[in-house]
Amino acid sequence: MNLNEALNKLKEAGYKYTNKRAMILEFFANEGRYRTAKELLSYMEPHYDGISFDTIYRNLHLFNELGILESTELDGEKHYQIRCANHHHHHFICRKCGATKRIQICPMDMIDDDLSGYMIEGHKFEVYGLCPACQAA
Amino acid sequence: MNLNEALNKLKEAGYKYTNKRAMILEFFANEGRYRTAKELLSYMEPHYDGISFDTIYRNLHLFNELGILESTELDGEKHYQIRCANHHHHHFICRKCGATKRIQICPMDMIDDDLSGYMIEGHKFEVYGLCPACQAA
DNA sequence: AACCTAAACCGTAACAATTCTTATTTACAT
DNA sequence: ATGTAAATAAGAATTGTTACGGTTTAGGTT
Repeated sequence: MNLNEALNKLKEAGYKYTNKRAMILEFFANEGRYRTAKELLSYMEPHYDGISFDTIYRNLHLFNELGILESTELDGEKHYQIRCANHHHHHFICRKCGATKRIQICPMDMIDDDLSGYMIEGHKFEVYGLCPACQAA
Repeated sequence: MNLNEALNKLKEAGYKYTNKRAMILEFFANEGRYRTAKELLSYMEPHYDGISFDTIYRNLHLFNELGILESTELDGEKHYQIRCANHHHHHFICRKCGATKRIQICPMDMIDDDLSGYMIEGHKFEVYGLCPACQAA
């Protein structure tokens, strides 16, 4: 998903356009990997002096709900990245830099256990480790 | 893993036997599903008035390191359960009560993506939803 | 059985991430 | 231009967790 697609999604859902929201989405569109609320705040602060935590967290939650961002937890802290637009898939995630690499298979296609009676609402499959760049460093 | 196996594992690793540790392990052995530090604390308090947070968290970490407990995160809070003794597998986890049901397949066996150059250190596969009992309720 | 020592524990403070509250400002439909 | 609901700022509060200095205890050693 690129910046324009994200902004359209926001507009279609009936939310207001603000410069801060645009900059948040621009941040994630440019980064293309998992980042924390704190990192986003550091990016915003020079441009919007005195920007509030509230603005950061409120919008991260909103974008997550709207499916613009996706989230995971690395090292006890929530990380966000822009959601890939196309079909369902999973990721290898670098624990150091948050970079991701797509994994095509989905284990839900392969479960042969009997889960009848269990209401399945979601699943998570993530592979963790170090990307090539972080190994070199 | 049952209570005795857990206590043996503790002893073999050279840690002291204490009544509090025994009660912590007894709690998880009886529960058999994911519980929070807070729930453990509530269980302990009537028996050990004034028990410290430190004791709870220190031992949860210890047991986790020793492989006696395993952990996951539900709704922003760490949950622990006694680790199943036998071979590697994954779980369906009830988001409401923490009950688990084993899933036999492991997606790592099925990845056909090229991850050469990526150092794989771990993975997580969990299915979330409601168990039969919590749907009925 | 008293003793020793490191481990375990208590009480409490600190901490970091996140959420909440109230007043103010802003986007944008009218 | 104006009105109104949404968005934001400022900062306090909450939550889950970790840290610290002093005290107690388990378990080995006389």
